[in-house]
Amino acid sequence: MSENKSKHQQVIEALAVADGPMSANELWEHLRSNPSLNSIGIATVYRSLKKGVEDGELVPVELESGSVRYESSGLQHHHHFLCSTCSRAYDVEGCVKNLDKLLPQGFEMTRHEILLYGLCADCKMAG
Amino acid sequence: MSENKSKHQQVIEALAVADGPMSANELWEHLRSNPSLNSIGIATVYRSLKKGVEDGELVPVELESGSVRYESSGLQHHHHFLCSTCSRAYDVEGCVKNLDKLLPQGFEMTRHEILLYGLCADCKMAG
DNA sequence: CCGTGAATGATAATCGATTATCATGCCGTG
DNA sequence: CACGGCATGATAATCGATTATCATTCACGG
Repeated sequence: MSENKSKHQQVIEALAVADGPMSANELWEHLRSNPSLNSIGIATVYRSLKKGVEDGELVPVELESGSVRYESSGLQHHHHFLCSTCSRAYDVEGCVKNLDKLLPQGFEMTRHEILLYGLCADCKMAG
Repeated sequence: MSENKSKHQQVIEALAVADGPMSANELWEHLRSNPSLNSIGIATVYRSLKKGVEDGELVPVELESGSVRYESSGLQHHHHFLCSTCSRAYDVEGCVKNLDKLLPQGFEMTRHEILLYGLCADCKMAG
């Protein structure tokens, strides 16, 4: 029946409403714990992520060593916050000026990323 | 004889004069190609990096997925440039203001990293 | 000169992430 | 209903990075 979403769609949509980029494993655990769907295999998550990138719906984001996260493409310019306790990544809005001033002579910059580290609101409250 | 440096020292010193953080593999290739020392094993590089961090001489830097780079501790505040052609990381001096404004409500920031991407001077010249 | 311990290097082993494989279930069509 | 194709899941295989192992070398003190 068409009202049932494919697992692939569920991966894409989970990222569409996420508050930050997620890794394959994070997505897997998130989707498995969702009661509205039976279960999902890690292989399907990887397949959907790969396809999502090929289709231009998703963008890989590498914030640290060890894993690649993914976010919906077409988000407006933003940066990321990494919680040192729960390891989750959050989108943060906005940007800063004068980044060009950091660029060394002779270098050419095509893009940039700003990473904030610390405690997210949840972990800060959990104390 | 004491005028001969240990391999460990050579690893530490190579990082001390590097223009950016280096991975174990980058260091290995760099040191192997140096005519002033016979050769060095990758195991020694890893050992020296680990010891360097334990001793507080080195700091691990994670800029992207896949590998950890290391830099001398005690460098003044700086950020990094990643060349998309040669994949090398370069230190860039300076910082920017108003990073706090990016921080979401309820979050606590302990540090930050700014990453510039593009072509380094060498790769830009090489066309 | 011999024994001991640290440093080193080659390489096997491990580890986490990702991909490949293969069998199964399901759906629509003829 | 039988068939063909696609989505899925379990899991084996792979891959790169890192660590562990083990034998060798070398400097030094007895």
